[in-house]
Amino acid sequence: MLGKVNKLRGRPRVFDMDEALDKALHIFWKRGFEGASLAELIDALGINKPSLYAAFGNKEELFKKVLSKYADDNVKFVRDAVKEPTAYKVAENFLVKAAEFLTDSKHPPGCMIVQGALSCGEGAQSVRNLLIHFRHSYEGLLTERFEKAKLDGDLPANSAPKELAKYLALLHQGMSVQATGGATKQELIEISRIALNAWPTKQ
Amino acid sequence: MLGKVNKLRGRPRVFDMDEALDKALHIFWKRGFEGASLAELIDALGINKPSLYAAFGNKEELFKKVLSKYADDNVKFVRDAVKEPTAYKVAENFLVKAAEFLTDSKHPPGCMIVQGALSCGEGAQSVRNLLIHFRHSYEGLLTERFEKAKLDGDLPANSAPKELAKYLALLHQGMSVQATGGATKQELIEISRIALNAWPTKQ
DNA sequence: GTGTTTATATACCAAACGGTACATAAATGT
DNA sequence: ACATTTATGTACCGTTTGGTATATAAACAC
Repeated sequence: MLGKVNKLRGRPRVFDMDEALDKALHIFWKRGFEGASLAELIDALGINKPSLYAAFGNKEELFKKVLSKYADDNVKFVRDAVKEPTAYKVAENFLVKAAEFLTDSKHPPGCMIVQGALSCGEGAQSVRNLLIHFRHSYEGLLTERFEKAKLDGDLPANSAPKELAKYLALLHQGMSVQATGGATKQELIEISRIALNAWPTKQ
Repeated sequence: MLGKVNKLRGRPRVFDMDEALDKALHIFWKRGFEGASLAELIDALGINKPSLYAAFGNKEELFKKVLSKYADDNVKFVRDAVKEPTAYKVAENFLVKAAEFLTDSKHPPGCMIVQGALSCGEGAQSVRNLLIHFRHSYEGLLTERFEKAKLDGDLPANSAPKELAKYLALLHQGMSVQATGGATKQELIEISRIALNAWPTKQ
């Protein structure tokens, strides 16, 4: 039980699972779940179909694995944002980091959780529902943070934590749509600054 | 040339073109361009494939015709909004009407121009680009209106019409994503009220 | 070396996809 | 009545879809 992972029996896998997931992420991010064909996936991964199926299950399971990775790697910015000391700084951090992330040229524009299956055929409904769940989930993190801020007196007593969280989530999702339509980082940051003017202040 | 449309030669069409477009709209709205299959379309329209092709061309042409109708029927709310006498009222009207429209149970949630092909395979890129163009187009209407408002002194001299327009468009698109995720009319109106707090005021 | 285990590559599968040929039905013009 | 025009219904098309059967190759255990 000590030591590194035991050398596996059998023929060794010729590709790196993590790199393969990254390549699959890129395709799903750009194409959406339905728009990404297996042909394009195996082409990008440089492996053949049976290897993909043996390693990751079917298309939906591959997407779910990719989604986990995406959430871990890239959406941790929400977990970072809620660590800011004030509600305003949480909002500011969240919006500015979102603007940067959604327009980062190192990956496709927009958020995969928004555009992965916003609308789709019957066969992709479970993926669509999963993405909706993820959206609600990061919205929930913001809600909790603002409820705490309200208790702390950091937000006014008449403020609505859930609505403020939804406001930020909605801005993030709007920025995602804008980013896929060609909006630049500068534009989105500019809009974040406007949006922050709506933030409630302690009297 | 006077009188009604001349009776057409040949066997009369058994379905109403306009009703058929409405039914197709419903499918494309719910499923997106890629997610809507011809099988589902002809089933909803209650006609057979050759009739559909004879009447509307191929899938993409049908989508474009549906999109025209959608834009005419439903997105005229932007043209209405910019008629409001002040920039603030334009924004308020735009956001509240959007909240109502995007959650109206008489049709699928969200905006077809946002979710019709937000991300997609190679074969649907032209549709995707068309939708991006439509989004820029209604954003442009808002920009023009706010440029006028700035000249009129209705918006502060240091305000940025283009960014304010983009802010509203982004909120609309965010509301669309929220609506597809189950957000209610009340929630979106509540968020519109928050968002309006960001609106610049004349000193 | 032999058996076991796991991954690879080729070739294939049924179903669904968007799209069409073709024969027929229903209207009008003469 | 007959030709012309247009829409309909059935049956089909090639391609792409997601997904596998099968045989082989490469590692380890003994």
